[in-house]
Amino acid sequence: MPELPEVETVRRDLAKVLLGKKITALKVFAPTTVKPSAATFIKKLKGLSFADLNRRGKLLIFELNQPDLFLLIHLKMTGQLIYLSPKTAITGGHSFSQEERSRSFPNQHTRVSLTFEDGGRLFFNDLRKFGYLRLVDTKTLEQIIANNYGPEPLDKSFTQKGLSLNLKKSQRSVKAVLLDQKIIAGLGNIYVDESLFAAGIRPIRTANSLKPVEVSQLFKAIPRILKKSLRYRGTTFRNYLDSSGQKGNFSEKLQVYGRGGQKCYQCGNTIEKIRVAGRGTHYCPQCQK
DNA sequence: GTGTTTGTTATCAA
DNA sequence: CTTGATAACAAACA
Repeated sequence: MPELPEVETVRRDLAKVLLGKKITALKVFAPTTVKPSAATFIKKLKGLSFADLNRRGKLLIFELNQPDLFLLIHLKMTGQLIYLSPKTAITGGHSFSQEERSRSFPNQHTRVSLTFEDGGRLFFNDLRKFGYLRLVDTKTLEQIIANNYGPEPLDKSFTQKGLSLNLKKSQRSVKAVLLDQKIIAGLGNIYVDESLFAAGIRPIRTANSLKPVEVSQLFKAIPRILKKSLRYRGTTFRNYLDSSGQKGNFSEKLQVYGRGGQKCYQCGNTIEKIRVAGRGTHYCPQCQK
């Protein structure tokens, strides 16, 4: 479940190795994964290179070295972007790490692959086929961002006042509000549960019932947890791997997510698992009110 | 065969 | 009209 820290980790890693390299070949194994059609997709991208790599919420935005063209990649639930560095051309050379050699791509879940001029390869793997690669122009990109994404929780655009207003005007559960990408861009099930635990708030509470002090705790907890997860290169709970095929280490730091039935590290009571906003939801009945 | 997993959108209900 | 809740999608696993 790639959320902000996982997508940002992939973005940072890929930016180091991909920018400025010409795309020499593309393969589309799953036509429904790309937009527009696979033929157009390949034709437009071949010969171009990435000029920049940005992120909005959980959406990766690759800027191409051609005006008015962007490649959007969304990993959704099970998407992976795995980069294999080029083989050394020197005789007898073998630059593949053991990690890389032990895995062979493309595999049955590879939906798209890109080959670069230096021999490096990027694989988009996605077991569930929810993720996508989409080519858009500037205007479309701006519309997508304007219509779907609220403030970035690690930017100055994320303010306590703004969060407070959004919570006050909603009768949904606080969990549903935090999952809403228009309210905060980049949170998903894991970090919503973790943030609510850190703020001492039960996920089922209606958003407009939060007291100012609780809003304040929540506002501080969200960026704190996201930054901590970023330091650990994100959370691997099920499928997530970074661009080198490595797991994220924040999994060990999770306080409530995936810990239903286990003891709360803080108070020793049993973590409960319920369903809120249609999602598996974990909380400590003692620490969260 | 059944239930569960979630990011996002579509659809339905109030 | 607005708001919120829910279904649907995809595929694999326990």
